[in-house]
Amino acid sequence: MRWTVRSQPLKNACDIWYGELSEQLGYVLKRAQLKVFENFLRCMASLQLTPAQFSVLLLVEKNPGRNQTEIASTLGILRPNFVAMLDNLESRDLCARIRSTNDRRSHILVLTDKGKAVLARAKKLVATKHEARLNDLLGQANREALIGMLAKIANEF
Amino acid sequence: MRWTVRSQPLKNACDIWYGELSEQLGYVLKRAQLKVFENFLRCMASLQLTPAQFSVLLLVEKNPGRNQTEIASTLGILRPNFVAMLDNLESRDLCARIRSTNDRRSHILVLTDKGKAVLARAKKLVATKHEARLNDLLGQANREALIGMLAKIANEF
DNA sequence: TATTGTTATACTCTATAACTATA
DNA sequence: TATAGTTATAGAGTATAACAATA
Repeated sequence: MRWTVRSQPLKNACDIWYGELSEQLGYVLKRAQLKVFENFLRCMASLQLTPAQFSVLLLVEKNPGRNQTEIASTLGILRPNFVAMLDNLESRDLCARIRSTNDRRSHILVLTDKGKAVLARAKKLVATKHEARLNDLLGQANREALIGMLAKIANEF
Repeated sequence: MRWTVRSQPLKNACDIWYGELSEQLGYVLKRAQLKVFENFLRCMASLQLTPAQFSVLLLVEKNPGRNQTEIASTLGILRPNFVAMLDNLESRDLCARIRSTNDRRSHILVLTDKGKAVLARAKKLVATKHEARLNDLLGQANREALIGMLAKIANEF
């Protein structure tokens, strides 16, 4: 897990011109994403949760009893890559794999009590430190508009 | 270079609930970024340019005569990682390294004639296929608002 | 035969240390 | 000594093939 993230400026120290670059959707999108992940990691430093791990915990809490394939594919994580992620979360006693009785090939996923407690604390940190920062920067209405447009791009582009 | 990009749905086939995830800035930002890069690669398939390579060509065109360190750091690329990128662009005769006469340690970067021609074609493809797609999806005003908010996040978050 | 979780593996990105040639 | 470009290398993230257990 990387706890330092490099983020470079859109405005630089020396006098280099960005030109069309500052209008390129992909460029500003990527830069913004790096900044947001960087801020997320700082906010979550006390809980040692990455954005990906947080998304897994959120989804397992909302959909207890689903198996690895279902959770992984919903998050766009390939099953082979999900194994080490779960090993990590399980070793920290945040979630558990339970052999399904219906289909003994499947591992049902659930949050442990500690996992639920950590997720609750994580949600509070995200709301008060991370998302609040975005509200300060853009205002409530713009924040909602931004999320809406990004979701539309993610779904329909 | 990877020319296939996996992009997963925000809306999935089976009945798994996203819950707070669909409101998480980082999540929708990352998903949108993957979709946009995927679309960019498809639009640029004929020119075989990645988003990163396109940004290098744009910046070198706008700032001819700058050295590797200046271009790389402006784009948030670490100098060691910039070497292979330039090797690639130079081997395709899109840009050239020129030993500076002032400081013989520096490599001045310029676009070749072919590089200028390819970049001109790339800009047209981006404008007509890629950015136009975003206009269709969001409308001109929303598109500009989105870019503005993303730039603000990239600069100030 | 098909699917779940897993292992092994490979490729891209990103990051740091250290070398060389110049300054 | 300090800096520019480079090499080597290591760690994430992401991708595919194939295996064991189970259906």
